[in-house]
Amino acid sequence: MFKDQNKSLKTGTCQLRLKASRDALEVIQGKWRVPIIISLTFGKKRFNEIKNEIGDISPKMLSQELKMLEENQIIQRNVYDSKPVMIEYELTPLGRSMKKMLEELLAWGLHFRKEIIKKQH
Amino acid sequence: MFKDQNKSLKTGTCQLRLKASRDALEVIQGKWRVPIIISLTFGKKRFNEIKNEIGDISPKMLSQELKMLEENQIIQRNVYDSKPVMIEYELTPLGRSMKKMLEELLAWGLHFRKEIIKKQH
DNA sequence: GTAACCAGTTACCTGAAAGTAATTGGTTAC
DNA sequence: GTAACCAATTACTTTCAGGTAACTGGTTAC
Repeated sequence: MFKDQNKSLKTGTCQLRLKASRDALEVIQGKWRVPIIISLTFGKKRFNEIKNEIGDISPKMLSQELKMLEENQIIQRNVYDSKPVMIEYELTPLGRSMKKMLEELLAWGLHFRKEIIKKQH
Repeated sequence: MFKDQNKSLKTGTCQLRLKASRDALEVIQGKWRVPIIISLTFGKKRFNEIKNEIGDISPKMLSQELKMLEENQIIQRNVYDSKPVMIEYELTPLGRSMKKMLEELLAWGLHFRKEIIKKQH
């Protein structure tokens, strides 16, 4: 990446890059998507389990974001025909494939915080 | 990362993770931040150079986002006292430290697109 | 002297994201 | 039979990101 120093953002390869980064951003952006995904990396979870873990998310937002993540095939909604009916959410292989990206995001976030705080003294 | 399967999001380490990922997201989210940063990974650029490379960004948005990135010490604004006065933007070391994260973002974005398209056939 | 380039700023507007609060329909424990 | 849990949904409101368009003050080329 970033090897073609002399090519502008308008070249084909670079447009592809921008598109790819926008695709990724679209999935992880917003206030709740990453927390939900991180929550599910710790295993299958039920609606209220996710809700309680994240803490300050409303059922409306959780429902909305779970739907979006399901549509994008990041998570899977499993309905078990027990009584009472139980619903579990889990990451799909595509969802699990986000691990490395999220690790880097997290690592840079930590680095960023450290640097910003350092420079404020 | 993600090794403490039995710990909830409310544990200290996990709260730290959520915080870090939110810090990182805050810097890269929005429509223009990543394009601007990617543009500057190709070298120092002037206001209108960035604008023309990205293409569809308005001067208002570019100005706003450059300011935000400067405040967060991702980029540096250099004023050269030539005539006419020249202004150049460049990545700081902190900005350059985003490279790996952006690479992963991009890589996953490509993977995502491939998977989604594959499953639609 | 006027047209164009540079690096922006200002005011106004719109649509999407997110929050709040109440409600739903089913189940189970007491 | 009523209180509580589960998995949401609905209606309403607020907030904010982003877009549009016009303008600014300085410089330079012709």
